[in-house]
Amino acid sequence: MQHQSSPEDLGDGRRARGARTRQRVIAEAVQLASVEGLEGLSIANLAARTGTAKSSVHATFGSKEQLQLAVLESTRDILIDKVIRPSRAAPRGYLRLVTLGDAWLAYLEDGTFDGGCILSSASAEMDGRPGMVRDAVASAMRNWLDLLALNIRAAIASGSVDPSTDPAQLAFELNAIGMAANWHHQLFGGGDAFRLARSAWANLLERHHV
Amino acid sequence: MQHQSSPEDLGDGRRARGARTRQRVIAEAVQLASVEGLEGLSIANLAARTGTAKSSVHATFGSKEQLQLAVLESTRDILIDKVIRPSRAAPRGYLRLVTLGDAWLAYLEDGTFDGGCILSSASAEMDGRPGMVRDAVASAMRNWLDLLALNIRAAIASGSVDPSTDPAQLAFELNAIGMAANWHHQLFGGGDAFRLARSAWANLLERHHV
DNA sequence: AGTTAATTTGGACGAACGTTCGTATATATA
DNA sequence: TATATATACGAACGTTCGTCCAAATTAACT
Repeated sequence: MQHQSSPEDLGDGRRARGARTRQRVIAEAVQLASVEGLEGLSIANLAARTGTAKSSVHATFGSKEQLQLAVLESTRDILIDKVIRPSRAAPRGYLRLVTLGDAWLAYLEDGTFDGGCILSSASAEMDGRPGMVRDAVASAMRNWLDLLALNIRAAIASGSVDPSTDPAQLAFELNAIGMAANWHHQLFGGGDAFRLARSAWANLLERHHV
Repeated sequence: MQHQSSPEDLGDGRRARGARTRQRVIAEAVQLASVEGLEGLSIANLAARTGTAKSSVHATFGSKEQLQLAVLESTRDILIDKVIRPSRAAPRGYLRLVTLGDAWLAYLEDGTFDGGCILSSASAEMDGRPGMVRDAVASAMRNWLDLLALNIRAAIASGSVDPSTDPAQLAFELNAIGMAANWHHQLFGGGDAFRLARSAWANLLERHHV
């Protein structure tokens, strides 16, 4: 038993090949799910777009549910990379809340997803269907709200936000703005959505600023 | 040709029967779509629940798309009956905005729909699929935003809202609160969603009050 | 009663879906 | 070179879907 390397070991050409196609399929699946929804995402359609056999896609993930979970995980990674990570340039607290708004709305606007934020649409799509996918969506959204609330508390602690502010309340309102921006943009198009959302985000933070 | 009565004429027992079953099917379809989504709504499932033949459901509406449109129309009627109509008790302007918030959040909370507001979920579900259903959703949402903006303008005209307020901006923010409440409630459950939303609605209006 | 019209029904169609299976093709190990 | 393993493939399964059609049922009118 010399083979102690992990499954992601690129030294093994077979596993490397598998990981490569898996990434290729997921990348397409993310875009497809963004437009068609997590449930509308079909293994057959996905196979046709990636030029592989339907059974290959299925074998790669095991089941449609696990494919959906993989898409969600990838979405989460993208969100961390495009929103959370750049926000760390600003110090925790008020300034990071400002930066999070900038990064989030920029990410919603920049066409990362053809059909808008997957987490946002998945929330509405899966909220009535019990299962692991729904749990994953709820967990991701809970983390996001917690992150907002954490920075609000930090801002209160550092004296830049009114201490009478309820962190959960403000987090709810900030999140509502972003989700509405995504929804407004997808449904009506144009640039109004993000102009309105940026203004709302700034006004809301300013209202609690001291 | 004595039969000049309209198709909705209840005098004709045949048409009456048709209208009755149509209503019965739509009532079930609305609940089903609320949980499964407008696309997840299936004629087969709907027929099984109403105890009729699959072909009967199809014949009644003509196509799945027209069934979806019928569900949307029914949703719109319910929304008018439960939100718009009671709000007319208050005079147009600031007070009606307050009342609209009360009625809207009460309607989202009271279990009218098993799976939450259909318009809200349909917005997220259909925003990437061109067609009549998407257009109907966009139209209904546009009307709703316009209604909010109209009352904001009236409130400005009557001097109860700061004239520097942008009606479209405030309408966007008010709508975001309600949609977030519905989303939050469906995903996390509990009563937090509506407590947060009512507080947000009141705070937001008060901020523009003069 | 008999004719006409509206509604309901059962049966069948093709298409798409997720899934399973046996097999072929690469790659790594010995 | 031979053996083991990871990956990819094609074909088929059973199910569900929307749709269509001819026949049956129900009601209205002459």
